[in-house]
Amino acid sequence: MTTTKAAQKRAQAKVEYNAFLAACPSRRLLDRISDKWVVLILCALGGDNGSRQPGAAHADVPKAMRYSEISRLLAGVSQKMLTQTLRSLERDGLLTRTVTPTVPVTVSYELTDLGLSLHHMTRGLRHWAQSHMAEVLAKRENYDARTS
Amino acid sequence: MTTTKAAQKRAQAKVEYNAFLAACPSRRLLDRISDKWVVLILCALGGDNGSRQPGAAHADVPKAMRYSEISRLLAGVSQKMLTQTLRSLERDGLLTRTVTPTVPVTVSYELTDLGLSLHHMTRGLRHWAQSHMAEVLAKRENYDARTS
DNA sequence: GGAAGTAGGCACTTTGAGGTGCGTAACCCA
DNA sequence: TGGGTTACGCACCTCAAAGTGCCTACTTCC
Repeated sequence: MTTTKAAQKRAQAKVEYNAFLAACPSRRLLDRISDKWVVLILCALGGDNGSRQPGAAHADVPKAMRYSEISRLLAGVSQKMLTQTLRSLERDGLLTRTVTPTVPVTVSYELTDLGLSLHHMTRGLRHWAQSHMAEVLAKRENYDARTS
Repeated sequence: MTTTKAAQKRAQAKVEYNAFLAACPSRRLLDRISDKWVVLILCALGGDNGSRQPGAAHADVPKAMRYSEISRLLAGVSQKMLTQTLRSLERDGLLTRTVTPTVPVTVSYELTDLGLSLHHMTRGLRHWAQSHMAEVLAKRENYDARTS
């Protein structure tokens, strides 16, 4: 036996690295926004809705929305996931939830400054996607065709 | 029955929206980089390695790396996931894989221009994380404390 | 009087991302 | 002679994220 088995050393490096990852802010942000609906909700509340008029410059005015409004805009989301995602975003201080006790209670959600800043950051991401994603997909098909 | 049941309309809107999502470039990009290891590999090959010397300005020189180098740098990754992730990145034209038939074959990976551009984009993401993630985590704990 | 809306809660189930472990085939070194 | 390295392939397993379906009270509209 040498001083330490090489396999043991690797195992130790592994747990250390994993601990590092768990605390890394970038990693936590990625875990946050990689959620299927988070970015979509951010876009909805931030004003980047799905209207894809090419000529229209995005006014991009953030607005408060009600639960059912978001639900209709993001037609694919289940009620459960919408509630869950909104709660987690509120928990992280990215949006505010205000209940107004009308006859049937209405709840409206609005981005905080923090949420707005995150929304602005995701714009760079969307820009990259719109300008480069087509190339990526083309290369992917090319690759699949070559490897027959 | 009215002309169309409202429930049916909602169901249709749902499948349409889901189809839209499947084709949306931003969504596909997010699916791509939300992979646990993609961004880490990008950082490794892009030169943003884990060395966290605060004073040292990141030289950020992209370099080719061998399979085992990456494996050691990202100590937590399993061999399977590393291979799988590298292959998918090659497939998308984000990096190149070159085999040199030495005695035991050595394989080296290098970012393409496309991959490099994606890596640069992720930098904005990391910047946001480093400047705002602490605030998010603080609000989260605050929220958890309030709801006792 | 039945359908629709409002804002969810609760329980069950499925899916797949990711991990684990084993094997290769050739070489090197103590 | 036995462990280490190189770059994976393959099969199995697990667990949590996400989806589905059903429920609430109360109200308003046609």
